[in-house]
Amino acid sequence: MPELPEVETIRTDLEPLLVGRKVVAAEVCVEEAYRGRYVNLEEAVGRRIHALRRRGKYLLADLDDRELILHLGMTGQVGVKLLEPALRHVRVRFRLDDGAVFFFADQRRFGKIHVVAPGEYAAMPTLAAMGPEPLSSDFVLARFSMALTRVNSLKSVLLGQKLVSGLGNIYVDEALHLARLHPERGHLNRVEAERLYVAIREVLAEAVRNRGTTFKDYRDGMGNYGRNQDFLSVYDREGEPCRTCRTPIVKLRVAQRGTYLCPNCQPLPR
DNA sequence: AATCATCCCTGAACGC
DNA sequence: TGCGTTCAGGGATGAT
Repeated sequence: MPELPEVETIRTDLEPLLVGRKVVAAEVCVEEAYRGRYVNLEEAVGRRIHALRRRGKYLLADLDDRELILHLGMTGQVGVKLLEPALRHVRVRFRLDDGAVFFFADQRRFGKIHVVAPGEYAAMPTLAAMGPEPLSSDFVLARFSMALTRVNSLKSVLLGQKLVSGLGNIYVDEALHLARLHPERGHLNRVEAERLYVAIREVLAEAVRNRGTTFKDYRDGMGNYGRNQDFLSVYDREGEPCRTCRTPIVKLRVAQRGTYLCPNCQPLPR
């Protein structure tokens, strides 16, 4: 499940392979019924890639007077290759002026690619309303802390992308554990909010250093595994001992998501 | 306006 | 062995 660290790893991998290239053809290799996920791709053709950016979990490419928006969904995988990628579910190919192909494979088809006028995000409300980048100076403690005094359920608001961008199910659970906060907590005081603020940055920065978490499907821009799965504290560790206190990790369902926590380190008061 | 459940998808794991 | 069921979850959507 590609979250901020995975998408950032892919971005840094692909940037040198894509920036400066011109798109010479766009091919959508999927049945007509799914074409709604791949919109206006022909508008990329004839345009040059000037930058590869990331916003939350979205990958954005500046193409002359257009913008390419790519979301990996759950199982999306991208890469740039001279030879045909040996993958089962290649949905889209962009052929480049150096003979390489920029491909998008996606087993479960939750991912999407749109080509739009720059900044035209009406078809993607989550991107349009995206909260601050947690590893940038736009992520301001005072604002974060103030918002969390009014919140009912931490997990759902952290997954929502509006208060802070880029967190998904894995890193929400990891950050909450590091901050010693139960996912169903709300109405944080300032000390608790600051713990969470610091924890979010720490967990994401470490995962970027480890090139992302390969739980199952994630691959970086070169097709390789990440390393961060070896360092997770709670995610997918049900029944295993907490690395802090040895209490067995518990799995719950919160905000319709599998949720892992340490009941000792992350108590739910009352 | 904000919150919540439902749906989209495929394949692995599981139960009988 | 094989078949049917359950589960994984980011984001759009419709309902409350």
